[in-house]
Amino acid sequence: MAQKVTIATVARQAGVSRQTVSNVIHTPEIVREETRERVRAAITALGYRASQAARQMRTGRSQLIAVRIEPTRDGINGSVLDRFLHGLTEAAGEAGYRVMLYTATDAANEIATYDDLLGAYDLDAFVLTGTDHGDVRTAWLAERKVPFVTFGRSWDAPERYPWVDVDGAAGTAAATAHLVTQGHQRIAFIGWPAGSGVGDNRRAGWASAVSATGVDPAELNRETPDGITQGEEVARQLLELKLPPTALVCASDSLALGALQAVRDRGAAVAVTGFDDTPVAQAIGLTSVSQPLAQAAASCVDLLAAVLDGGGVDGAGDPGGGPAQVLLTPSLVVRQSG
Amino acid sequence: MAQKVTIATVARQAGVSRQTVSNVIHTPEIVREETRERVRAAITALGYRASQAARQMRTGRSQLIAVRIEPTRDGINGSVLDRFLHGLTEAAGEAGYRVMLYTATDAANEIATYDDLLGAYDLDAFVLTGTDHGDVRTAWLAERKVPFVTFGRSWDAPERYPWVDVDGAAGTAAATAHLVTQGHQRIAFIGWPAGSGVGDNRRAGWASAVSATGVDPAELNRETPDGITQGEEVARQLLELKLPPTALVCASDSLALGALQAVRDRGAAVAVTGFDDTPVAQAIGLTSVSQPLAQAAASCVDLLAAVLDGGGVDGAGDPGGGPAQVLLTPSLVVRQSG
DNA sequence: TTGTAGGCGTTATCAA
DNA sequence: TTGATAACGCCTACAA
Repeated sequence: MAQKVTIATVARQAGVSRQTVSNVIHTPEIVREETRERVRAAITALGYRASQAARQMRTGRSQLIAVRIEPTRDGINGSVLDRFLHGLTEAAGEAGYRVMLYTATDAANEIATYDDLLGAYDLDAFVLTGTDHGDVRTAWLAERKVPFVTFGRSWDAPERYPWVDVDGAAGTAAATAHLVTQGHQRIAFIGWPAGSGVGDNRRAGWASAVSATGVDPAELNRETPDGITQGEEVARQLLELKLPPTALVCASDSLALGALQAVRDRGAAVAVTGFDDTPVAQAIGLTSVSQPLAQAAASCVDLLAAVLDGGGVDGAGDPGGGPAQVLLTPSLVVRQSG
Repeated sequence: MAQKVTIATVARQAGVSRQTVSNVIHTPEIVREETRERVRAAITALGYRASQAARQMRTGRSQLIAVRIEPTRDGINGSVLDRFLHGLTEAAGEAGYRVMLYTATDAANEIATYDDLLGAYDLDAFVLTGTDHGDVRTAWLAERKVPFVTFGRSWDAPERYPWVDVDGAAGTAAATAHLVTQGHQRIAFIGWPAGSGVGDNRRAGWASAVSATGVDPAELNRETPDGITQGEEVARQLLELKLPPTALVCASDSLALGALQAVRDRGAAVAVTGFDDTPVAQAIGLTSVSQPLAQAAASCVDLLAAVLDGGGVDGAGDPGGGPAQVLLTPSLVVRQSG
């Protein structure tokens, strides 16, 4: 391994002091052009890179963002986190940050990890995914003024902290509207049990779109836990009605995959739409609502950067006057199934 | 935010010098018990955690491991990386390391990122996934003596560097043997085109298990790129043979999912097995070969830790006398499909 | 067994 | 416009 190149090496090579090198890096405009160029040449020639550890000691900033990686739950939808993570890493990199991973078994454990991460690595911020009602994690972080963003809006206190989310209602509404355009009039919804913010939101989009056609949605509304077999079962029941629906809007690709199975088994010409546009949907030709995950990740980084680089290190500060919440609109990807 | 707790704070609180605190942390046995306890009490009372940045400046070790997160390819199999990442984060945490993510568009770009990561963050090691023949990344890292492990064996130079892999041949052989036990005699294989180490390996397991029954496998061997539709297409062709197979061993769950579709469409009683035991397989009842991903991740960390904590910082050193390569055996998860 | 001194690479402050 | 000095928090000699 070649000897470590420090700012002193560069200074010697360029025939200036260390401070001048530092100035060239941080405030180039105060350095005479000729000197500046000489220093820059030395930097590239030596392949110099500032030591993040040393810099952190001085500035107290680690340029590190932490995000939790969950044990894979439903694998179909699990790919969503995967894609989000990729987008986050990319966006963070462009903003000069790196992403660090952590795991946690429960909320208490996760908070202990925050403490650890903050104490040892001096993390700049956290990105939380999937917050629920009365989340203790956000409370803990907010209390200590640790900057954070959540991917998934805050359902209890909409304006309390910065979040990025995808407008699920707009997604299911778009799917429903598309089906209406196709001539469908009896459009059912297969979603999760009432009570989850995300699930209720997706259901609401369908309900409003159906209501807009003058039909009462209540009759064709169904609830079930997520899963392929669950979707198949519920779809089967719907198809056995005396007046069965001609289209099924589902809250997830898992449910839709099951529903599609039921439809095919029955040989019925019933349209099906899913949610998340997972690779499975792409592969089997399932019409699905696509979340702009890369964009969501980029927005998370933007929000964080605004707080970190702008309005001080207290998560409470207004991020540079811009909105602290971002709601993105998903798009409908139409395929054979609908 | 409470004032930062440093080693000096603890020393003052416990009424000792900073050095004594450091000794309690690193070499407790040389400190008198009474003093040790007093210092420990102070540490917990104050919630002290050593600053990783400061420690790194002294020791030159960052306790950071980097791993690349890829843009989601096939989402079904994409969940494999997801689970591996989770296992890696967990195992690394237990060994006192943290996982940092990075992205890269191509090999050149990835190497530039190594340079960056190494220069700025002083990473301790890299975990590479999916190396191919004549990988330039491993060459670059090895040349600079940067410790690394690959998940996926080195197909050209088996003994050149530490790797962890899963015995794919054993997996397909187990699946095939299971089918033989069930009375199947015409067992086909649907795998990827010859040339990829992983694909050839999985094919070999099936071939040897079939050969063991005295049957020539060549006739029922099929090649296709990965994908659900590809699997369906190939399976359809196989089922149209005058003497069709009664069982299909597939190189991936994607292929198997497609094959299952073909089997069902035809109403044939043909068994199907997949590979990776993805959540999709679990959901639709597909028999599949399960890779011990958490264990693989743990092995990667073990190998790395042996090099890092043991035999010096040059990746070439023998990791504490233990084997530098780990080959894990997958298990067969039997479900309705086979 | 405990304490003191110095330096890791940066950057902020101040002086030249 | 540039340079000297100090300090961030830790660890490793070495001295007491």
